[in-house]
Amino acid sequence: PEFDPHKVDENAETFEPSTTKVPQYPQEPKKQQGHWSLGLLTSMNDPELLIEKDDKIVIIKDKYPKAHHHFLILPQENIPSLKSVKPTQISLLKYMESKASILASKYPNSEFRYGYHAIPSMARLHLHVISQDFDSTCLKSKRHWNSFNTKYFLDSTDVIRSLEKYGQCDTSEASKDLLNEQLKCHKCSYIPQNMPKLKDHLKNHLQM
DNA sequence: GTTCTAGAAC
DNA sequence: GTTCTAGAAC
Repeated sequence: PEFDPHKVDENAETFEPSTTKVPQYPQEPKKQQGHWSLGLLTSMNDPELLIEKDDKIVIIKDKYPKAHHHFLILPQENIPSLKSVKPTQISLLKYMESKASILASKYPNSEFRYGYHAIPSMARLHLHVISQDFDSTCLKSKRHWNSFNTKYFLDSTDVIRSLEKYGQCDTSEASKDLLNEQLKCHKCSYIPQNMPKLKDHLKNHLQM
């Protein structure tokens, strides 16, 4: 067995009472990290998460995947969010969408959606590419579910259409209230009482 | 975004 | 008593 510096040697004689706490050894140095909302900028440079990159975009695995396949496509250019997208950047969004389509095609047995959260938590525009099984231990809360299964989730194609037609992205219907909507299965009429019941139910829709 | 947990819900 | 969720995190 490996040597564990935190484990008390029960065979060793000690003058300390048995209730003495295990001494705290110096913690390993934590990687320097800013505010949590800047986490994607760190993830973009994490080789563990990297799928693909070129001069325009980076594709990474979501650190907490909410389905079997869950990727993020981010522009190299610092576009903070959908609100700040300029008409001149529509071609970049189209490129991101084309990359999403190619990526999804690598998993022919999975259905995918690609889109943006109306009110993202993390800095830097990011396109979610996510398979529709939603079979993941990282999917835990109503907020998680509703962020991908209400109008909070804006399909890339709709975002681009809006940008081309109105010169900006229509997020008027989006609000944080969407995250508190009643749970509903995305594939049938089942209304689960809570998240554990929804997660159990989702297994019925998995292709066996 | 996640983690943690108090107290609501069962 | 156990399960589940909502809200703080300095």
